[in-house]
Amino acid sequence: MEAQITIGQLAKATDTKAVTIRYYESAGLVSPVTRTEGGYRLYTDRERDRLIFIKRARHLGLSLEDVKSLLGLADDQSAPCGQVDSIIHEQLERVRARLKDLQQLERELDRLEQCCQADTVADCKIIESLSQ
Amino acid sequence: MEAQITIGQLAKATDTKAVTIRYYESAGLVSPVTRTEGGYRLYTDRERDRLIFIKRARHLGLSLEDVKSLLGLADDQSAPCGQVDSIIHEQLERVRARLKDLQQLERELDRLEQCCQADTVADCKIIESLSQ
DNA sequence: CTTGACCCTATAGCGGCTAGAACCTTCATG
DNA sequence: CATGAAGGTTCTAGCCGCTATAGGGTCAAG
Repeated sequence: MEAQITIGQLAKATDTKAVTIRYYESAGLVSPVTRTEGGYRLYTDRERDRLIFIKRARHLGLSLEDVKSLLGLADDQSAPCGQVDSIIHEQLERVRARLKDLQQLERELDRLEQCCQADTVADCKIIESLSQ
Repeated sequence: MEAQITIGQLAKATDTKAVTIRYYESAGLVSPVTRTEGGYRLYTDRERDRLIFIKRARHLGLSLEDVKSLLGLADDQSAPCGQVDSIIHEQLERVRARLKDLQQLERELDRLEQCCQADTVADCKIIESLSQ
């Protein structure tokens, strides 16, 4: 006989907000196994594990859509894992692209920050640089 | 006598979409100097410059709210430029924080990608790592 | 005068939540 | 058994910075 917990308990156990869990449900990621007569959602360890999985995957910056795919794949032990690889690989590429952008941005902001020694906007190199 | 242009011409001149320009107007960033009898927005060089300013500032990753502040400051030549500095500085800090996060993320994704040599999900280290 | 390119407003959607209103359920206590 | 607090329910709207769509009106050239 498996223990059943409410959404609040699941929230606490996984360090997720109850509203977020409901949101994930609406996105098709986790559903309660059943409900009380009064309509309270009830979950088991399986859902807790699923939520932890989601948290880890989200921590990697994956979209809910990707997380959903991963969950689907994880459920099917005999599935080929090429799709898993490609989800991770594409995310890595996105992260690298974003890193490049941000590094460029850092240089620009740093340069801008250095160049302003003025007191008023009239002489401000930053404003000047933006206005050109 | 200054030349007046329509939103489409302004859009082309600044490589911005007309819808976006209207959106900026709703956010209080740029307004047409006047309108035709039929209601068409009309702009001048001043608005074109303003839009270019916005584009540059947005390129630095600044929020529309920050851009709005910068525009306000740029309009007042006698204003002290400390506020300008701090907007840029805070953005730089945000970018650096994000960079740190993303670098960490890159390492994690890279490690994950390396570690999967399996054929099926059953042996997939990625799924395993997420499920733990 | 007609055509076709352009413009107008208003509304809804994206992602991933978060906040609030208005109400209902559960459970420990008196 | 009644009560009240804590926690649950659904629904709707908001955040950001656009983008897309519908259903119209305007403008300038031929």
